[in-house]
Amino acid sequence: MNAARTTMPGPELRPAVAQPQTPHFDIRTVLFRLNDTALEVALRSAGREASLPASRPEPGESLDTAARRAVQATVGLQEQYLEQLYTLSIADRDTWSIIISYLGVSCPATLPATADQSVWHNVSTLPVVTELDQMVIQYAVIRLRAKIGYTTIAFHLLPASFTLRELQQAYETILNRPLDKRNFRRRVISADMLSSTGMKRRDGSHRPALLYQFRAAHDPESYLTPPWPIES
Amino acid sequence: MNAARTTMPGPELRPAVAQPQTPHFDIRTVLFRLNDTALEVALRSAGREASLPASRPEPGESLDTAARRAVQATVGLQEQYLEQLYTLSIADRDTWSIIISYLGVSCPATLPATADQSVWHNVSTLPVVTELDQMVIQYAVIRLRAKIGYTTIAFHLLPASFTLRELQQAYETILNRPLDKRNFRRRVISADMLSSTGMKRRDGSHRPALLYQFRAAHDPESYLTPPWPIES
DNA sequence: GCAAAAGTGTTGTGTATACACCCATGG
DNA sequence: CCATGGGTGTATACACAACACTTTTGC
Repeated sequence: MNAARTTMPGPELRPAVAQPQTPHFDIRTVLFRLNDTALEVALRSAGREASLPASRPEPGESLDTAARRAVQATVGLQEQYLEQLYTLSIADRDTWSIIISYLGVSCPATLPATADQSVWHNVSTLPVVTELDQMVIQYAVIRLRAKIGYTTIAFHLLPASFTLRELQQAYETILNRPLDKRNFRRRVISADMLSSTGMKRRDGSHRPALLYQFRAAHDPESYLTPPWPIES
Repeated sequence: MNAARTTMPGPELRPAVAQPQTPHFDIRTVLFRLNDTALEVALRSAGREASLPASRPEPGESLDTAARRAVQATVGLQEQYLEQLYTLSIADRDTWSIIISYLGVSCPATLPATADQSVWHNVSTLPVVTELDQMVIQYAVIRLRAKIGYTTIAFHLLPASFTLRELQQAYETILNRPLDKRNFRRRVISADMLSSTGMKRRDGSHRPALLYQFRAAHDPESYLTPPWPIES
């Protein structure tokens, strides 16, 4: 803040280009969607390697906004949920990059159906990406799995109204594990985040399912559950 | 990655200095210590406003290393635990900064006793700092409180060996709430993170306390506890 | 022997899990 | 009437919270 730069190059020296004094930086977003029972990530395919949607913030632009731009440029939509993940600095012989990574979540129902579908890749069968992108994606999956347990991220993967089975399938897909139907329903209902729309959906030769919607009101977002009671 | 810069200034135009095209990068660390029953933060006092220990990453330097430098320059020690918090972009008329914030934790016993003690400030009676530093500190406190519940951060605030009472006091200070002695002891012992040193400390006219040490082996660090069983 | 902190168990209550059957509909 | 998925309740285990007395030492 008040520290004068004491390590300036001598008067006639110009900074060496091969040793950059200022890093390249960019924002990369891991954008997820659910497609049937697959968890998919959006990747731009350019050349032989695919890459995460990336953007460089404009001067003064907020990081969140820049992350949103990256998403829009790749899949042409407003994502439903966005969260900063981690910032890391990567250097080799002659490049120096600072990467700010984001996790995003979107719902296929809100996507323009005309958009290119080839950007979406099942997380378990990803194309070749850089080692860095690979790390970021893995971290995003871990974070998504953890956060689905104590936040409402899952709702942003689903359309405005949905059946309890659809919600459960979303959880099962992300956790990659089956969940007990009765316990799951008890949990989400007693969590008081759903309201019934009263409507039903009939889609086959069986009993129609009630449609629910997410009660946005008290979205706890980054709520953490410490092992002590919340109030004294 | 493969995007050519398309918005360059015209041939004879030099970039305006007042509208920076590239941000300053600045790392700020919220470093905590426990002093008796107070939770303290390290701040540099320069002029009328105090400020968080900050540093600018050197070319190619990792962000963690730069954060450590900031700590060392302020309190002259290696902190015990360091964790990235959040990255944010701040712009006004003619500056553009990207701030990468860190949370650090240290133990007074490992501090050089000769070092300036005036950098330490009780978190509940902080001097005037910038609004940004204020935000970062508040966020760090929230994160520290949450993480103490499911990680081993607390051990890094204590010397190598300590009594159960000291450990409990550390928790109570950070959570700002009394905890039940028997429940606390049961919890930390069954968590299997302590080993008894067999030694006792006598420090008054009362029964001496057993000294414990932290079993570093399985430090779960960023372990999150989802409400589902860990293995299928 | 007394002051001061160390140490120790039990009980109730709530929450998570495991588990099996009836219901409504379409064909 | 049958196939298909929608919907419901209970018994058990575990984890957390509340709570009070005995032990060891210094003076």
